[in-house]
Amino acid sequence: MRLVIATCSVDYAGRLTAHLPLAKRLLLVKGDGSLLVHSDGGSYKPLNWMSPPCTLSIIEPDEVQRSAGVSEVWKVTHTKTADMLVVSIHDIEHDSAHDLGVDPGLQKDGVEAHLQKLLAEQIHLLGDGHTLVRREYMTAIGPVDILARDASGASVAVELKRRGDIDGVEQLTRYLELMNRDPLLAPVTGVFAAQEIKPQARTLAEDRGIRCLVLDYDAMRGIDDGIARLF
Amino acid sequence: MRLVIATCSVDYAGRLTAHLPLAKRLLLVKGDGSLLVHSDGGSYKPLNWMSPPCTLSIIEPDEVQRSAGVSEVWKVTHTKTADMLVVSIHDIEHDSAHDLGVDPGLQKDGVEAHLQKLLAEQIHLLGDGHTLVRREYMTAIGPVDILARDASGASVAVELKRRGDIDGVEQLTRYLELMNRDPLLAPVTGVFAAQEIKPQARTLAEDRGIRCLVLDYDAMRGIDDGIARLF
DNA sequence: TATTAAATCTCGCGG
DNA sequence: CCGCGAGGTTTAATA
Repeated sequence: MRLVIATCSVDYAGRLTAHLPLAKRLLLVKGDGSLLVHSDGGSYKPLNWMSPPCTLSIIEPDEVQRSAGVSEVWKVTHTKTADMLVVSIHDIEHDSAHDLGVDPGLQKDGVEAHLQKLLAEQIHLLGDGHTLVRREYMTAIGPVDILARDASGASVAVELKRRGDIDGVEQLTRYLELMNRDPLLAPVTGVFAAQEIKPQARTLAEDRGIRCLVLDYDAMRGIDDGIARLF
Repeated sequence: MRLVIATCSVDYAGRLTAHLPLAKRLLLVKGDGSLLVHSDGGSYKPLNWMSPPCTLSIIEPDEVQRSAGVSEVWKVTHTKTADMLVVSIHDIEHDSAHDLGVDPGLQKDGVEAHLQKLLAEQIHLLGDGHTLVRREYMTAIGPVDILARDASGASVAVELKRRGDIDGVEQLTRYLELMNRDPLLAPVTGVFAAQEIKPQARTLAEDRGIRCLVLDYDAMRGIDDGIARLF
């Protein structure tokens, strides 16, 4: 990994064209030749970048560029798509290289998967007398998150989201339409369950006879893990 | 901006919990206190991070941590959400600080916006005799990308995508449903236009009487700008 | 290998 | 300020 702090301008051409005016920035060159251009603000997304696989070549500036103050030109081209990033470097303030080795990688504890597991265990949250049929119930157009039966034995299809949006309602609608054509399952009712349900999604869902259920993640998992575990 | 190359392990707890085992990594501290943890590979996304607004505090390790080789503990807490990132630092290989100033920011030439402008100018691509009514035609549930009229004067609603997927068809369907309730507009037909249309999206669209139109971006904009402009 | 859905999404625009 | 849509989305899972 190479770290360069330099005054530079940047041009990108590929799926869009973009330009960064002259300013001091961090240029981060990774071991695979990929490049990130970061400013001292914003979030984790670089101002501009080139993803691997790509190759970086350093070019001597031509006469016009040199007279404009350019000391080096970095050209990074994507191996497959011909996307290109050109960094015109004026002054270099810092330049260092470091050998990091291979990273063991991130271990993460998911969100929706965890919610699904918890709701399957606490299936009573759907209402009294509900029983679990199975998680990831397979249909021709994809898996329904949870299939259950209500107190009367009727099928209930549950679509789970962290944030309930319109497309989640559309997804559940397609499942319900399909499942209700199956005489062994019909009639199937729908439950749209999420930590947070957008008003428009709720309106659309209820308009289609789909019940909305807001889940309290913290209450479902208890307070014995998560942030608490760090202390 | 502060750049630190250090052997460290990282723990995050917030919207999920995650852990990074001990390894050498780049710690990038931005001026607003936000932190990025990068390895020497992957794409532009850090292994772990904390977005602003947040505060970083450096803590002395306790006895257990010290005996495990921890020399410093960085605790970064999000100001609003209580998300937390804890970096346990063992060895520091590099540490430097740089004043970058405020970045002038990225100037970009969009994709869908550009496509929309081009299609509005080349409205004949919809078919002979078509005329433009307007771009971003406002409805109660959002703007229709392009509203036009066909040779017979009937309304045509166009939904534009770079990649045509099922959700784009759903979006257009909602618009059509609404617009066809308006006697001043009805009957409104739909055109789903994209650089690339997924087979499932095409099937769904045609099943609903929506016409599909594949756009050749390069042909529409000509070959006189874009990458060519860089040389 | 292609497709699909999630993301600690991020980012920008409009109401 | 919030909601909505797009992204050079990226990324992971899965058929």
